[in-house]
Amino acid sequence: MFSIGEFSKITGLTVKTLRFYHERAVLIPARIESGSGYRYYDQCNVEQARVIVVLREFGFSLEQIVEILRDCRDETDLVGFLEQRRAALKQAICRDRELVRCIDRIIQQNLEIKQMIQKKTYEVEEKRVPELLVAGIRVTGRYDECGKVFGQLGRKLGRHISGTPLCLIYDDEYREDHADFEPSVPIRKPVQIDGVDIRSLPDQLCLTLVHLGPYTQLGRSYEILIRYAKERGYRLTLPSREVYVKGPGMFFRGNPKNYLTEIQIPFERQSDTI
Amino acid sequence: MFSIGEFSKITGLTVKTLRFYHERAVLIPARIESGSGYRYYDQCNVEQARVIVVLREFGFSLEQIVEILRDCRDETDLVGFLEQRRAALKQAICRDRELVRCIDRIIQQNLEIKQMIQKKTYEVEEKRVPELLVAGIRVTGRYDECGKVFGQLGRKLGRHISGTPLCLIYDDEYREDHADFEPSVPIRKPVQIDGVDIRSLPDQLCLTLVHLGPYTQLGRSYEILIRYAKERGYRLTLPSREVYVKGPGMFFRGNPKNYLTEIQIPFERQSDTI
DNA sequence: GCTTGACTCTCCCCTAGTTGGAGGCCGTAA
DNA sequence: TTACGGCCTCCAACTAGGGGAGAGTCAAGC
Repeated sequence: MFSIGEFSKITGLTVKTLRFYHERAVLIPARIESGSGYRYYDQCNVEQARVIVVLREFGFSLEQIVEILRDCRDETDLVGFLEQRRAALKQAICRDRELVRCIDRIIQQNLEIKQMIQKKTYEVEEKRVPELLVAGIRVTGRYDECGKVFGQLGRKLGRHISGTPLCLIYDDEYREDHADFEPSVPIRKPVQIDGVDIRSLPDQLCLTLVHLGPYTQLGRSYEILIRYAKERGYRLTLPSREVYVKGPGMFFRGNPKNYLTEIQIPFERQSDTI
Repeated sequence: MFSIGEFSKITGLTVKTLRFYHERAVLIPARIESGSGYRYYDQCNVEQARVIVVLREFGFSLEQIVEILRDCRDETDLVGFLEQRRAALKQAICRDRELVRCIDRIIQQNLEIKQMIQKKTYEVEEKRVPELLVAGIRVTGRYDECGKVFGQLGRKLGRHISGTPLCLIYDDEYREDHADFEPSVPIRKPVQIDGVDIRSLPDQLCLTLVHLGPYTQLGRSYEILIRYAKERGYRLTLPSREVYVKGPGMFFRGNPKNYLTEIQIPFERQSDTI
């Protein structure tokens, strides 16, 4: 016979926990002194406690443990319970993995933003933009409908999204009302979803400029790019792209003054056409 | 402005939850009618609620969410919190996977038991027992010390264990007191742990018999095996093995009448030696 | 036999994130 | 006027215990 303190040391369960288990009829002491109310545990209780500890590690609730202790005399009786628990664990693993992937994507994006800020080259560059598989929805309307369309894309593609959202611009002039553009997101593998165009953007030579500030001031950066092309006699082609490196994100609207947008306009050099 | 009911439909949070979030200063309504105490929410609250829902999905506590909403204006500010969350999720995934593996082992064992019971061939068989990598502790003493030694093996090898425990018997006669035996467990890969012998049991031709009942009656089954060998002139060799297919398990002591033990004794046929 | 200190008892409150219910106020429609 | 829906506050419950108060009990030392 062990007092509750001794039994606590043997089983690794706290005294509080043992009293609680008694109250819930999970682990009932072998003897209860009628005068003092002291609890005394025996060898059989030690084994019960061992079982309870293991079952709790497996994540069973106390209610289920009571049931198991009542109904199971044998490991075979336990199989049903274990299978149920296994399914729940599998599901939890799945969900957690999905969350980790999601967190990774956000962290990765912010790493890219930091790198872009560190480079501090808010200047025109000529560079090859590699091939990119994207899913997009082409729209004719106002640019501020962009947000809604990205919302749709997010809901429809979910976990297929693999990078920073961008927008293809098909107009060769600025239009307020009937702009022709295609909000898009990079994806890993081609998928078939109705209402969404899947397309592989070709590897292209582009003029690029990282625009810092609100979208309403994108015009200035376009002006810089166009002037740069004109000076060198480059011919710009369509569609151009706006890559929303940093904008209103999944969590916060953020400060538009800190938005980062990389403009990419495909071009051909005079020398290419000679 | 939305009433609490409308806002509940918009955000997918229950009215109860919204009141609770107000109390905890997680999500404070834009206006509170001073007379009636009615809560009214605005567009800004809708965005806050969206953030809160996502953060809760990630598994942040309300306390942390308050902190995040207070300190973060921007997704970059969130990275620290997210990394912390990521680590916790990774750990949870690891633990859950370990549990699933453990459950699988138990289920697998019980499947084997069921198959063995279904076959119902509690008769002597001659069969090749395949090679097996085991970890064991050799002991001289009484058989009932077996349990303690298995306990040691369990603690020392833990997750390396890959199958049903067994015991190698080095005596050619029954001994009560100074028996020479080696409780062992199958393992996946060789590991170095002091006090434990790692050994690969060779592929061998054995006489086998599944014994149903308590260990105290194992003698009967040995008798059957030995008589069988004598009748055919087979020469039995050492060590023999007892595989504890079903015995006192991780959870329950079980009923000894239902214990299943497969006895395996290596042998040579006369014809082999001619 | 008495004191002392360690141990144990019950009872109540606390955690997080809700859910449920009771009882009451407010506004509108029939 | 009454009924109903929506809203309010306050209270209790769930898990699996933890913390502490105040009182009773046990065993050892003197």
